[in-house]
Amino acid sequence: MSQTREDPRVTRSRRALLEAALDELAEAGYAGFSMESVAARAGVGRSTLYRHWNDRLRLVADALNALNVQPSRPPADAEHTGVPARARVEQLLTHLVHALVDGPVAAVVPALVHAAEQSGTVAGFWHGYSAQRRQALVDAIEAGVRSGELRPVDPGLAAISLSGAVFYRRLMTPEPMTADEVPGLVDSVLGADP
Amino acid sequence: MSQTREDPRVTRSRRALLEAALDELAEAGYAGFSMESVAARAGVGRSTLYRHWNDRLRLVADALNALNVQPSRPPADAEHTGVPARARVEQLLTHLVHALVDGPVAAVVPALVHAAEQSGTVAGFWHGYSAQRRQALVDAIEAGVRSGELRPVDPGLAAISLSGAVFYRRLMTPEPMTADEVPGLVDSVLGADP
Amino acid sequence: MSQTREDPRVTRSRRALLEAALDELAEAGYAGFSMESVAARAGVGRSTLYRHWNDRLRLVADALNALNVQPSRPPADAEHTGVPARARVEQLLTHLVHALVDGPVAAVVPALVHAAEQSGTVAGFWHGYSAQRRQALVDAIEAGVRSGELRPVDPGLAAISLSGAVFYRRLMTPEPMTADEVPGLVDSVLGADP
Amino acid sequence: MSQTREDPRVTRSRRALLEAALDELAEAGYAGFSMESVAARAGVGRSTLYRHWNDRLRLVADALNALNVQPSRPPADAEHTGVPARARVEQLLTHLVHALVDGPVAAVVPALVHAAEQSGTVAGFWHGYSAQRRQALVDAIEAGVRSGELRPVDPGLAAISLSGAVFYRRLMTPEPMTADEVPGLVDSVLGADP
DNA sequence: CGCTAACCGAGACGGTACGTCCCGTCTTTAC
DNA sequence: GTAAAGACGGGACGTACCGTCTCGGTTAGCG
Repeated sequence: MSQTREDPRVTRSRRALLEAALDELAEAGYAGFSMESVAARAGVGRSTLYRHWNDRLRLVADALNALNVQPSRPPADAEHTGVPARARVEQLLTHLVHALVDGPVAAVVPALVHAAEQSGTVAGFWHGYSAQRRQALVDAIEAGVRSGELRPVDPGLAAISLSGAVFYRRLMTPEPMTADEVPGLVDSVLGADP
Repeated sequence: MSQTREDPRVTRSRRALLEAALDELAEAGYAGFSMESVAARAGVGRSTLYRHWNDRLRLVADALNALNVQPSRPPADAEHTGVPARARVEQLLTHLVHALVDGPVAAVVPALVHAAEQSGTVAGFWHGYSAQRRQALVDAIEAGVRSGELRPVDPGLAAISLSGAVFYRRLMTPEPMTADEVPGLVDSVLGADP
Repeated sequence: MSQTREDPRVTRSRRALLEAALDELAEAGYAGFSMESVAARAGVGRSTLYRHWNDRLRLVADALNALNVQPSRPPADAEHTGVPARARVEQLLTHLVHALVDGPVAAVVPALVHAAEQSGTVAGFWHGYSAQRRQALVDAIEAGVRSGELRPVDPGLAAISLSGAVFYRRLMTPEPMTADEVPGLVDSVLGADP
Repeated sequence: MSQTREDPRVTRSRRALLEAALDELAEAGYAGFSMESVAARAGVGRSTLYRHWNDRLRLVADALNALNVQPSRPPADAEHTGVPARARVEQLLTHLVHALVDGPVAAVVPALVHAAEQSGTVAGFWHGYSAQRRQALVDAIEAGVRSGELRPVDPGLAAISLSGAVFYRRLMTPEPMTADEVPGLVDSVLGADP
């Protein structure tokens, strides 16, 4: 079971570079993303950067995957505790609203949409990331429909409409959605609060 | 009142360059978009390109505005003719589905989403373009609600949910929506066909 | 007869770069010769340098050819004027001695010997340069032999022995030959002054 | 006075590296000589190489000195045995001709000429190497002159003229001298065979 | 219907970033 | 405990575009 431990210098450089890459991505976008300045940001030699990632795309992809570790971990058995489905849906959408405005991915979303079109790896990350969030929503809606709390909609379609609305506001309009608009949205798609 | 007519050479170059720019944008994306190859594509000297547009953003913006002329021109008084609201909604969404897959903008959408974040001009175009399509949808839904054909939803929210769903599938999942999925989507958001 | 004139900027850059290249070659040698610092020396952008010469070897070769214009132009009809063959030989060798110590090529000779081994173009220049100087010597010796002033040696072999001795001292010993050693050398190979 | 014997592993690495260095020098020249590939050639870690030689010049110098062991071994008392001076001279020059074409130094000569200009250590080796060969020639000529077999030339100048001719052909012309040209050369400088 | 002003292509210019290779130093791990 | 592996910062390589510029040559349209 003696797995070869990683050289601590490598660990250090890797971390610094991934963080720098995310910062750069957020500030400069995908076009405009410069290896040169990632290295500078990380306080690391340019050659060190290239030693770990041969090109832009691979670095971006890895940086994003690093991001993927924490977000939206399933709150486990939240559903069959007494939390009502509707509240859960609103909570998830509110979380999404913030993720697209405040969160670490926020600034990077437009770049991601673009990058995903160019790189399979980025696409993999991005579609996975979205699918994960969507699944939580689908589960909540499904539970609500099953329990009779919500009207009988297709959970998949409903989840896409709801998420889609939030993304639409972020990417296709000047003003993203705010948290207080969420209840109205949910009403509109899942039926009004009784 | 004799306005100086434009030199035909200028007109010619302009046209060729705008078309070339769109082609390039579609093939290479926004990152990867190269002034050099736009000029080459148009069979025009690089200096001619720079004479008309000082930098890439301005060129891209103009190219897109050129695109904006034709699409989704309002079919005038379609609504108060007998066309049922629901059919109209489906028609508009189907059109959007195609625009995001086949149309001239299709290949450029992810690039646009990104570019809009960087350039006010591109953002202006993109938000306007989206607003225009959305408005048609809002109008149709509003008419349907007013005539009692559709259940009483907020037309703005419904339009965003529907459009959002189509965009979501295009940008955040591996498979874009297809035309035959549209009716189901409309059912889900506006209530099933009676 | 209307030859297209060269852009004056090109002429200017070219000149500056060739000069800088020779300086650099003299100071840093062939290994150690850096495109980067040639450009800097010439006060010219790195890209301008690469626009004219795609790589080191081509630049070096051209710089040397530029050098080739002036040296050892035949003093025309020197020989059949009364100048004695022996004096002429001494004069040519003295000139060579200086060329290998003071002249513009001096500092570059060892680099050249090496570079000629790597690049056909450089070899072409270098062998040509040497042949030219040698030929003058051959002519002088031949004249001397024909006129009976010198003992009947093979002019080609004698020329190589004489030139070779000078080069040998420059490249294979710590001390190059000096002008005052020339007469002794000539005595040794062509026979003593009567 | 018990001198610490050298670690056999060290001895092994040293040998391998010196050989590899010579190979590399021959193949890649002095410019183009890469520590990286010397280590690879020797099947040894790069750090091992740098433990023994801090930089390329020192390595090159040592490699050459290693070479210096075998050549031009003094034929001891050859001279006062009956071997005629002229034959001895031809033999030494023929040996030189081969050394500059076939021998282990052959490929390295132009690199050496250049390197000697840059590094005192290399210069030391190179001048020494040349001096050694030259001395043998001087001795032979001296003996011939003393015995009356050769006409009374300055042995030093004659040796330089003869060696110089051979080097000249190797470094300054496209075709090096061949063994069968040696007698003619000797005739030319030392006087024809009686 | 000839002249002049504009527009044209070609491409040089100084820059910046790319991704590659090697340098010489250094830390870490493994034998 | 020392040798091999290889990470590190640095710097040059040659390439590709950027946006600015200078250059002659062509072409319009006015006078």
